[in-house]
Amino acid sequence: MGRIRMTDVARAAGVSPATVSYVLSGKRPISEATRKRVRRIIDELGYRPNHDARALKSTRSKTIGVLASDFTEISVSEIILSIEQIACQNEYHIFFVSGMEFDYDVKEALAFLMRRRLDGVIILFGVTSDQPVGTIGEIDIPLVSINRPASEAHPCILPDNYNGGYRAAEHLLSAGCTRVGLVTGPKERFSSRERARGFLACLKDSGRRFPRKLQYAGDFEYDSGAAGLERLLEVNPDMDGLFCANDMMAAGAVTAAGRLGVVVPERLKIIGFDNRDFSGLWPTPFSTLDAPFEEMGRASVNTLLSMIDGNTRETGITYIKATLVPRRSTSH
Amino acid sequence: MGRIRMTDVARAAGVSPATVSYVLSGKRPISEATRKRVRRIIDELGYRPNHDARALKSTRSKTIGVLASDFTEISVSEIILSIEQIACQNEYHIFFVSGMEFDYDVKEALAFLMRRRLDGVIILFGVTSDQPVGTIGEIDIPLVSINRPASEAHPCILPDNYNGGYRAAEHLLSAGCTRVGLVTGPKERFSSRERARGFLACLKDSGRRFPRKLQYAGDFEYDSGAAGLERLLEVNPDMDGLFCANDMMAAGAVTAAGRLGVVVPERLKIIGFDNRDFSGLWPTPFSTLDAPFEEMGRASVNTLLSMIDGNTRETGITYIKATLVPRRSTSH
DNA sequence: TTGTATGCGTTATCAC
DNA sequence: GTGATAACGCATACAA
Repeated sequence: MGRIRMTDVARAAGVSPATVSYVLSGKRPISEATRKRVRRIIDELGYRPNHDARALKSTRSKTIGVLASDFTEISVSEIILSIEQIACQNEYHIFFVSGMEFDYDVKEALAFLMRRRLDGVIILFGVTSDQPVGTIGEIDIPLVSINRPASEAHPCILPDNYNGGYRAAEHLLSAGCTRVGLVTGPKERFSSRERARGFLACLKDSGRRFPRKLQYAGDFEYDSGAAGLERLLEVNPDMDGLFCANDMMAAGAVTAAGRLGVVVPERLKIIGFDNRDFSGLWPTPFSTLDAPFEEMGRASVNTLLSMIDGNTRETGITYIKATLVPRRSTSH
Repeated sequence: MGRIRMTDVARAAGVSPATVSYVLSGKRPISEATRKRVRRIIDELGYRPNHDARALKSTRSKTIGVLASDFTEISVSEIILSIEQIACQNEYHIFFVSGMEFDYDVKEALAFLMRRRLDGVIILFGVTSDQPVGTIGEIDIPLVSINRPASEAHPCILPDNYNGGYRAAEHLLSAGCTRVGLVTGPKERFSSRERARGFLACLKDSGRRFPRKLQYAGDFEYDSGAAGLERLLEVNPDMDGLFCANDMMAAGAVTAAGRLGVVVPERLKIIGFDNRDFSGLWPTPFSTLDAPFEEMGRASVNTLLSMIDGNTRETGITYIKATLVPRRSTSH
């Protein structure tokens, strides 16, 4: 651990520590000769500036903290990836903590993050766990949350599930469906409710009525998709379009349709939500909405950086739209 | 920012900074009275120790760096999760960097990590990208790599693909198959080669010959699984068992079998590798080997910690075995 | 263009 | 039991 310090470099180069510091930061003019010499010594000695000392001195660590609940969720890890990408382009680094580490006590986790001189924090809530936000405590550094509002005072990035649901309906209608059904996710989930709400709104806007018997209450799991399809078809034999509020259920529905001999898409068109990796590979590849993970990550970093650098006081919710991915399950 | 310092607490409590420090660390006896008072003031003022100053002083940051190539890969994020879990239990934290941040220049990334006073580093290579290791440069802190040996001098955790392939064959044979086929992954991939090697070794050990025409060269993608199945069945109409070197190909194979009217598992048993989330949901759920991500994470942290704390000089490769997950595709 | 001196917030080594 | 005080490695105001 006996590391080489700036003093060592200075001595070896026959200059003062300050000079070495300035060579590194470029914050004041240095003669070409000394710069070259110092640089050479730095390489020779393998000197690495000590980050802790720097941070201690400058109060700007150039790193942002990311607190993620469960990043086993594919969505979460994709968002993190995008966060890192953008952060990196702006010469920021990521200090990462999973909520698990703090038993999902957000306040505690943030307190921990505050000890590091982080320039800002992004809280990334999971979508599958409806973990409560809880109080976030007193936070005096820039903070942005994703997937769930952290507090009134902090900006939040959300996927536009409402719009996605709306577009799903639009897509089915424009594909010629006249009697469309809906398999919802769990009522407790915000995303689930929003998707359904958007879907129904579109039907209403296009002047259709939607009988209750065309709706089935699923739970986002595969089996409920299959069960939903069977039940809906039983009650509405002429149903010709179906929106499942996520891809897991859509997969179940497509498979169940096959079992019943209901040909997709000829007799029934099906669309899901999430664009999971298996959706395009399914025996009948099915249409879906691609959740805007990458853009959500980008948006979060951008607003965070503008809070840090621009010193602005951003706030409010930003919705990011999903992308429609049409596949065989809804083709004419 | 981290406004309140130890000095402030000390002044408010009418004691010296040193006392506050010792209250916090418990490294020397403090009278019950002062301890209580100091603690109260700390809470009242909301004091948080400054991590940078601590690290600067003590040379032990209690955090380990994790350098991951592409953690969009589900395997990678699962390993990270497990790493964090174990690290956390030992009161270590994670400083996380993705290789992308450094254009996958491992040396550069490590140099960056070295600037933080990290107590150790885990390099987590992706499985899908066959990114070269490159030189890792001079590393004077404990280092463990996962998925690929970083250098002779550093310990490495690998999944036991050979054993997995072996067990896949065993499983097919014990399920009664007599003419088993193999769809390999790309030759360039170490994991792919190992899986095939283990598979063939088992056949050999059990005294069977394996004609070349029962092997098809896939590429780990869905389509090659389907193509492989069709081709193999064409040449060997009596093939009754098939090992696909990953689940993606197994999915393709299962679907293709359905298309051809070859009933799985009655006429043909199929097994994959990876235990992807869709494997158990596939119209015909298929057997597979569950890659030992969690255990790999645990192993990496454990050996790293024993290097850090025990100051031991671990080395060599540790193979972690996969778990067999039997499903309908191979049932009797 | 370069050097000197001071302090960032802790911990640890002395003293008392 | 407790209090001064010197580092830790660096950045920068102030000198030269």
